[in-house]
Amino acid sequence: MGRAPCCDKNRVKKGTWSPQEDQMLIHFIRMNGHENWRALPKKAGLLRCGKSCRIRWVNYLRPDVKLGNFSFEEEETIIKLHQLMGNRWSAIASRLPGRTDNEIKNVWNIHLKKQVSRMGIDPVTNHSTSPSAGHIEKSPSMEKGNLDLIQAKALADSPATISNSSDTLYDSHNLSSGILSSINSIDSEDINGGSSSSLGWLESSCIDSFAGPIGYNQQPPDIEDAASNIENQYYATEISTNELMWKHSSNGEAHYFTSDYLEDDSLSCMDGAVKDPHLFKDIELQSNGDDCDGFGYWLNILKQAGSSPMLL
DNA sequence: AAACAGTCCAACCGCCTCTAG
DNA sequence: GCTAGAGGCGGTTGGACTGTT
Repeated sequence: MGRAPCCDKNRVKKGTWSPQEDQMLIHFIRMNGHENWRALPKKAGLLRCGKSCRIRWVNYLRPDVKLGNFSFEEEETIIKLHQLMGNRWSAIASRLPGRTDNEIKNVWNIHLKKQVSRMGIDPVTNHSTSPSAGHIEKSPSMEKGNLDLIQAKALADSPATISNSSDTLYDSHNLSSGILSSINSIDSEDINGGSSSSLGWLESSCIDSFAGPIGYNQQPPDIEDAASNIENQYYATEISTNELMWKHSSNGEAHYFTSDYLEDDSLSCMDGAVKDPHLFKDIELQSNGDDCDGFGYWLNILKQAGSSPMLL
């Protein structure tokens, strides 16, 4: 026996919502909220499935939803975030205030996918489809913002042989250009010797990193984890543009930070302080030592990119 | 004007995750 | 630990709209 259907499909109305239905839904939610979507249609006098009510409200009727054409900046953001996140529309939508996952998905499928294809990038894999991959040539017609994507693509195109983290949220090809752009040099002593300035540099770089995607193209060397010898430090174990893992060097306590937190521009997380618990959650980390490799990866990758460190 | 093709987008469907019991 | 119900997510589709022949 399968799951009971969410509603009697023979007795619910389908298709486009009428203005009257919209008004009924808006009025009911204003008066009563929407704690239980499944029960809502009956209470509101709507011959609709609860799911349908929810979609209608979330995508079009709620007051903070932003309707109308997307700005250039919004489209640029979607392209960049899609490069990082793939088809995680709700995650992308959370970075675009007022925009819904459905709307972003439509814009991507109708406009942006083609735009990205024209740039020689496979919109599905985010890999370059042009034979000149790895060479960045700015064409006269290149739109603002597209260069970043192509640069990122060129770097990310080489096969990554890095070991996979079991639960890394984003493709590990991707790394923030914000990190890269903030780091022009880091000497090998810092990497191998594990000075605290390296940690500070990496930490602060990550905090400033919500700028866009970039990749790496070389297997990381076997670098002894610099952070492991430092007491009471947090060190990065996985980095993507807007999601970081930090692990405490002595007690192994792991934390996960989202871009929301990073955009806060605060360095207070360096000592493990959490300003806003809503923007942070613990995750499980494998304590098999792989994390240390992760730290080495990023140091090496960032050094390869030839950016300048931002030392604390 | 009619037929057809292509585009756009709101809404649906089925699956997944989370949570309470 | 298991199960069922609920919300949430992403893929897909139906139909309205627009452009072309």
